[in-house]
Amino acid sequence: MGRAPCCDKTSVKRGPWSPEEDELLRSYVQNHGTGGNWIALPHKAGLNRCGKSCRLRWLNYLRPDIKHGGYTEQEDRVICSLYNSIGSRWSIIASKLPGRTDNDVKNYWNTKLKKKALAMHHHQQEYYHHNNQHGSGGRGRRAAAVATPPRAAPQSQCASMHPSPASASSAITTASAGGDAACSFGAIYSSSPAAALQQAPATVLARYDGGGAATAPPLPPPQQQASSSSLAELFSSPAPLLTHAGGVAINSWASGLLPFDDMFLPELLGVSEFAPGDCLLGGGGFVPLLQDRSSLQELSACYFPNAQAEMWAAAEHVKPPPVAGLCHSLT
DNA sequence: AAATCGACCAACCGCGAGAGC
DNA sequence: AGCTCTCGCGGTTGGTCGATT
Repeated sequence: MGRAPCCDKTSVKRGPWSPEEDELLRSYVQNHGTGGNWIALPHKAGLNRCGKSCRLRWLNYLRPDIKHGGYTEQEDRVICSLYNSIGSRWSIIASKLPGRTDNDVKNYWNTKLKKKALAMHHHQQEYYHHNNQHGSGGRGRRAAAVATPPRAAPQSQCASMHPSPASASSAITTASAGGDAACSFGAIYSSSPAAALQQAPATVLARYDGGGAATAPPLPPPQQQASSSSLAELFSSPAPLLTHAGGVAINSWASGLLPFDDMFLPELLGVSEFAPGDCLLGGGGFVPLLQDRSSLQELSACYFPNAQAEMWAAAEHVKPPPVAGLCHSLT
């Protein structure tokens, strides 16, 4: 059975808003607020519009703090970073850009930034292809890990066009289902998940994608965690691989041979920047070493609730934080 | 000058989540 | 527990406008 319409579409005005309607809506909301009920608002405001339409008009256009157009390079990078990390979750992305709306960001991405990013992606693919052919005797991924990418390209560096896990929150389920898209999340634990969460200075959630092989590479001995070269070895499994730091997907050298644009992650984590040594893979490495476990957990909870839930289940000594508030703290 | 095309963006649509009853 | 209602979200559509042919 279909859903009942929120209003009678035949009796309400649709299409572009007139300046008079804008003024009616603006003055009503400014004087009375939304009253928590958009459905009733148009009637009270004297508008012959659907409540949803009013809400959209207010949020996307009439709100006093709205910015239109004129995206800065920094905003480009934020959008690219987050799209790369969390996919098309426009409301979250927009919440990190003051004055921008999800609709605006979405439109901007679809019409302009995506093309820019695609061009950059293509350029980077060519760069790495060239590097691999001449630099390492065709050892593929490993070689790419050694090759230092043109890090922090000056303008609009969009690391990847593959929003790894818009679907990330269901990634574990996907893993157990198997198939081509099979993947699994795991943590690089020292000995057990609980031990890792309690002891390890860095716990990097990893997602192992693909190739029909849903198994994770073998866990490293504890001492290897501190060694960037060992981790590079760890990641040299045949399957394409994505890594997640704190639940934020990082398209690393292992999959598309692309560097993670880490411009935004420090901000999310509340740290000023990653020190050069804070990279697991070394040599311009791409996986930030997350020292702050609580920040990592926050990100996990927000972007990978299911993955985290499984981690908490495994790490029985660690009490999960309240998930609901975490996203708010991030968004 | 007219027709066509493509870019842009406001608005719509349908769905899921959550609150309230 | 189940139903209804509303909100918020992401995907899509359609109108407008400038550039090109």
